[in-house]
Amino acid sequence: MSHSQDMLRTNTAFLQFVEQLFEDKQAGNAIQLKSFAAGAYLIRQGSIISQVYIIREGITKCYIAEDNGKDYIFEFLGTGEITGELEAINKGACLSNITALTPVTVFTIPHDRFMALLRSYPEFNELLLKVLAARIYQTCIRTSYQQLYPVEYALLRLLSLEASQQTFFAKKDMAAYLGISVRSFNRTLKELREKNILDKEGLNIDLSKEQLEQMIKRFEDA
Amino acid sequence: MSHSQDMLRTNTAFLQFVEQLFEDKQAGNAIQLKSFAAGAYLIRQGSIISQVYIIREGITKCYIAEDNGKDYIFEFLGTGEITGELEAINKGACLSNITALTPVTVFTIPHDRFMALLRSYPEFNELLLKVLAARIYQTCIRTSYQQLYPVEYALLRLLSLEASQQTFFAKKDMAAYLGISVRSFNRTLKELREKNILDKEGLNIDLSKEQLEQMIKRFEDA
DNA sequence: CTGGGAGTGGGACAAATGTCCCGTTTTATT
DNA sequence: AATAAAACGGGACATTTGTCCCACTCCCAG
Repeated sequence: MSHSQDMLRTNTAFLQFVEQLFEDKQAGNAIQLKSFAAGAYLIRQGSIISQVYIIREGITKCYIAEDNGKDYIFEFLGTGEITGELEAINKGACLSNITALTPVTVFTIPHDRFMALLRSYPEFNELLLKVLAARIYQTCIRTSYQQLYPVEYALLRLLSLEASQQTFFAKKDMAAYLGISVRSFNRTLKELREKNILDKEGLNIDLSKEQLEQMIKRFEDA
Repeated sequence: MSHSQDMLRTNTAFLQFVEQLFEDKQAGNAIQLKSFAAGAYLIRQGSIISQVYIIREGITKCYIAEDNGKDYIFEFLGTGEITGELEAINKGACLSNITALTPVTVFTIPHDRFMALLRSYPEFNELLLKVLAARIYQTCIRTSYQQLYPVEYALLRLLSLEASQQTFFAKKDMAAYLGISVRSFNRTLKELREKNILDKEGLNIDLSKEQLEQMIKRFEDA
């Protein structure tokens, strides 16, 4: 099991399993499909929900909105990712907002049914354990990195992730993912351009110079 | 299930369950006790381990050491908390260092046995799910808070947590928990003293003025 | 008792980041 | 095509945080 860093998380194994359940007349009878337009809320922070959602199609962002008007994006969830599971397990109000960045289709499973499925399908239970473990793992790594390195590093890393996944987000969202202002994001980006990045060797970024150059260019052309 | 913010995490339900397993001749035969002196490593970041640890007694800190020499502390784990479980679930190298802040005693369970226990005891499995969910929950809240508010707020919150738990950590550790330098920690503390804190109403800190004053005093006396 | 090492407290300055603001560009809607 | 709304880019300045450094205390091993 690799722990590759992903900005956009996906999980094909999980999706497959849920697809199968959905097809199954018995097990799938409480599972439903639901669609959201780009920009719509799947979940509102602080609300009470009674289903979990598994993304079948599309991309969502998962973020906390603080009282001071700022947002912090934890992750971008794509195909096969589950959300609302914390609330199913711990019975609390929703931790974060989930909104659709693209048109999104999800499977919904009621909480009690979800918990029952975990009990009856050890394989499903194990998939969930892995999802949770992976999230903790990633969150820890990211948080540490963002707290202890200058923004410049986090930004480079972010660009490389974005490039390697060929997905592109709005600056506002990238800034919120880094926990900084858009202004800082722009400024740092500009500095990277000027410094010509290439000499930045010491970074443990798993992306070729070419790809990185391409990423920076994305912000350069007039 | 409450989501109270804890700096020092504990879990009596989990501990009880493991204690019972330990007593049980059958189930407990692979569970062992192990002790560590204050300052010792239970787990080294990047190493490979083959057991999970459940803390029976004592306090540990769980942190990532970055290449640039800085540490980021995720959590302080106390009685009943498990660690090494991510590695059991995902089979990877250790995410973080775990060191003993006080003398520590743990139960150790080999990975394969641990995974088997999860399968044979649904109750145990559920306890673990709750632990993981709670960690994600807490981590998200904390990260967001620390990224989006000035250090002053995070520090106040931290002091209140510390006071409410009656546990006291070294400044170095508190700074590492906040992801800032000791210098910044001191400076902010000083500013709080000067500002007399009390007028700081807008904070959602669940601690009385008296307690907070007491906390600040702790750093004041000469 | 004593010298070294760790922890503490803070001054001075440098670097990073945020806030406010405004002009431009892009995108969506009518 | 015309216009409004949102996103972009960056200047100027304020604030926050880090780095470097030094002096002081405390504690313990020799």
